[in-house]
Amino acid sequence: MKVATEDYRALAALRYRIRLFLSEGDEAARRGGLEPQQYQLLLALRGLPEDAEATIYTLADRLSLKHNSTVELIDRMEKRKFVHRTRSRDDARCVLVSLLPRGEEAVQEVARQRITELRAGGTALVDALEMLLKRTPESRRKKKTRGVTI
Amino acid sequence: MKVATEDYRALAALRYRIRLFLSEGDEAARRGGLEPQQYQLLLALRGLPEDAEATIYTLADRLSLKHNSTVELIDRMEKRKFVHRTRSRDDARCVLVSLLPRGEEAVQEVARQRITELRAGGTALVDALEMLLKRTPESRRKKKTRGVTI
DNA sequence: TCCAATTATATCGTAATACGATATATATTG
DNA sequence: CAATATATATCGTATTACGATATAATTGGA
Repeated sequence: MKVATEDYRALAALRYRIRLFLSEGDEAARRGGLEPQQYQLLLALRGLPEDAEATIYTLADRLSLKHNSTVELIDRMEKRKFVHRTRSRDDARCVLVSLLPRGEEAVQEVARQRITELRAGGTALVDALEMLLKRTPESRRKKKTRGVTI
Repeated sequence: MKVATEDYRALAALRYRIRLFLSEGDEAARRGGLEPQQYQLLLALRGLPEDAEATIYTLADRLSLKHNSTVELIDRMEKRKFVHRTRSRDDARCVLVSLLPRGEEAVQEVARQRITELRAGGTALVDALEMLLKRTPESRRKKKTRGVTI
């Protein structure tokens, strides 16, 4: 079963939009002296839901990374004094990660800019997504005739 | 000017949603034997708008990468026989990148799965985005009182 | 027409990233 | 209590991404 060029274009366009959006944030992070993933870690720490503990397990989930990647990311950030680890009292297997003042400042700096920029890029992203999800009538017709996987 | 915890949470939630969405695609790519960015390159190639030429300059833009990163990505994919370069006749500075059959097959395999998965993740992403963009009435009130940057 | 400026791509160096594999310690389960 | 599961750390390897630098081709203005 072949994928129509149209679908490729829609997929590519969506990823382009997402990538544009994300790279704006990456640049904001870099301006604030952080690598993109480092900012994401700090943001995940700072923006954890109330009921969540900042274990490596949890952070790995929030960052959609394997635990070992998360460990190393935290290693580097601990080295730079942005975060620091403590062993949990409740469960000695668990490490809790917390923001240091330096990390708090850094994430704030970037987040502030990010909030400002968000309105600009966000709408285009929603549009691209909705377009892809809704599909054109043309695409819908194709679906029927070809038993497309969706 | 401080960023409210609520805003951090919204930003973090959005990135989480995006990251979930993207990591699904990453996994599909890996199942197809491609690294995530490699799949993105193939997709960008396959999904270029009609009026676009697959120069490194253009691909770098579509992937939101610096040109040198794009060059190296193409290097690796050319090595693996997924794509191949030809020097443009119109402008001898320009290299044109094209998909080889192997690349065509690979991108199709992943794109097919991706189209299937898209409906599942896409809606949640739109919701998270719209929530952040719209803001809650609570956030709007805060904006007025604090002269928030948005 | 000529040449400086600009553009497109390639290479190098470096740090970060991400995964699979493996290891150790702690908690849970039957 | 032993077996199993869970949480984190370390190692090896490939990929990625950027800044810096280099080379070649094209462009635009004098």
